[in-house]
Amino acid sequence: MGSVERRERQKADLRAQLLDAARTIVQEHGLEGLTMRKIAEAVEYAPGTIYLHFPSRDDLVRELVRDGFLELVNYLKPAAQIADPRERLAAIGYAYARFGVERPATYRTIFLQPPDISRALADMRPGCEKGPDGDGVGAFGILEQTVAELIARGDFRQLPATVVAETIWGWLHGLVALRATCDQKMLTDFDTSVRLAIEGVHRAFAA
Amino acid sequence: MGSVERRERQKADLRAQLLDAARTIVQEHGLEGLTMRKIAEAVEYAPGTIYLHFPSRDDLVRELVRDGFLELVNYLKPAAQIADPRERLAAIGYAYARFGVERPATYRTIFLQPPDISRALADMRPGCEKGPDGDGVGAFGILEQTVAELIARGDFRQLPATVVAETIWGWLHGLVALRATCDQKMLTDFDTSVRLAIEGVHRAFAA
DNA sequence: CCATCTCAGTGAACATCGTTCATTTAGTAG
DNA sequence: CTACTAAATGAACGATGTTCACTGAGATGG
Repeated sequence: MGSVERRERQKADLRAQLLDAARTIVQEHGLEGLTMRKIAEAVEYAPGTIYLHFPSRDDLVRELVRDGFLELVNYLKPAAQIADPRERLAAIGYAYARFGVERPATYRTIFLQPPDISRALADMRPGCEKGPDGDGVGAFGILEQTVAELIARGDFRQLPATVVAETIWGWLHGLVALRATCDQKMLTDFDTSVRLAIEGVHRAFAA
Repeated sequence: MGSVERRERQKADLRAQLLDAARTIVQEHGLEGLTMRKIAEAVEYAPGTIYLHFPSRDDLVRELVRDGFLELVNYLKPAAQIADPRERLAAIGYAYARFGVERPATYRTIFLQPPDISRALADMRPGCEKGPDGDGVGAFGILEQTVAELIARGDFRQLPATVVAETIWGWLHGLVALRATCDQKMLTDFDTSVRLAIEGVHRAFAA
């Protein structure tokens, strides 16, 4: 009978619905406003039902984090296809910043969580995924590879690509994180900060 | 009678005890592990008593944030007294990084909170305090003034000091924040990142 | 067609959280 | 000694995440 498959499909459907509802709530009320009961209410099920699909709230959040990273990669993809690594690096920077501004709740969910959640995240190293050719296809991989090309080409100083990439990431992360948490505390126009940072990266690491 | 004064003193004492207990709990279990009942238990009072001294948990946390900033300033103070602004800037950077590493829970409490808490913070603009001469005495003020001197001296390009200072802050913040949240995810030695960032700042903004 | 079995779904219950408030307690003033 | 004041209590309320004995609808086997 195909009935068992249908039931599996229905189960997967509900799981997807739960994640969708959760995403919406996070967008609107932030991760700390995400409640099992709110999710249940959104899909019109009892709260206990969620636990048939996720062992705990933390696991559900981890799922959100995982596809938050995919969303980030989608922001970076157009930039990643630029041929010239110099232009590409700048485009990646702007795209990353745009992601932070347009999806602050997602940004917080991914990158600004208490250590307990991030610790579990560290194990799966999201963002570092490599494609079949060893090319970076995760968010960090894209950046790292671009930096590696710039070093190989002689544009950047001879430093480990990973180190440089992580430093650049840190710089951008700082600007975006400050926006995501203390937006109105900031005195400088965001675009100006980002432009300065991207120019600064070239000046700082130029050979 | 001095009895009323004694009672006020006792009241202030308990308030201080409550904050002390809270600080300890935050250091050990993070801000999300801070519970009114835990604080009460630590000072051996009933939970309700705390509300005679603080209107809400959020207000108590805001108090913690306030003196978290003072702690940061204490880290920066030695660096702030260096005469040469170039050396001073580097020293400030290292001190800031050291603060983040040695007091990760405090760093999180101050800088990595959900927008609701940070929003209230924005109004009091901690870190931007000016002394009687208009000199920066808050954490950000110290940085901003140093940058202003470097610009005035011709070491740095002619850009608004506030903008440059905020950008530098952002860069360091990114590195420290990544450590504070995803320590074991990082591939690069922290000292290396910080050194690269501080060198990078000079290269990036040099005239 | 009925009995049985399976399993998604339920919702009451538990512990914990921040917070409130009627009540008790202790210490001062008259 | 009495009356008053203010600190302190602890039970209670409505949330939260999570569990679990139960229900009920649909598939299976005779």
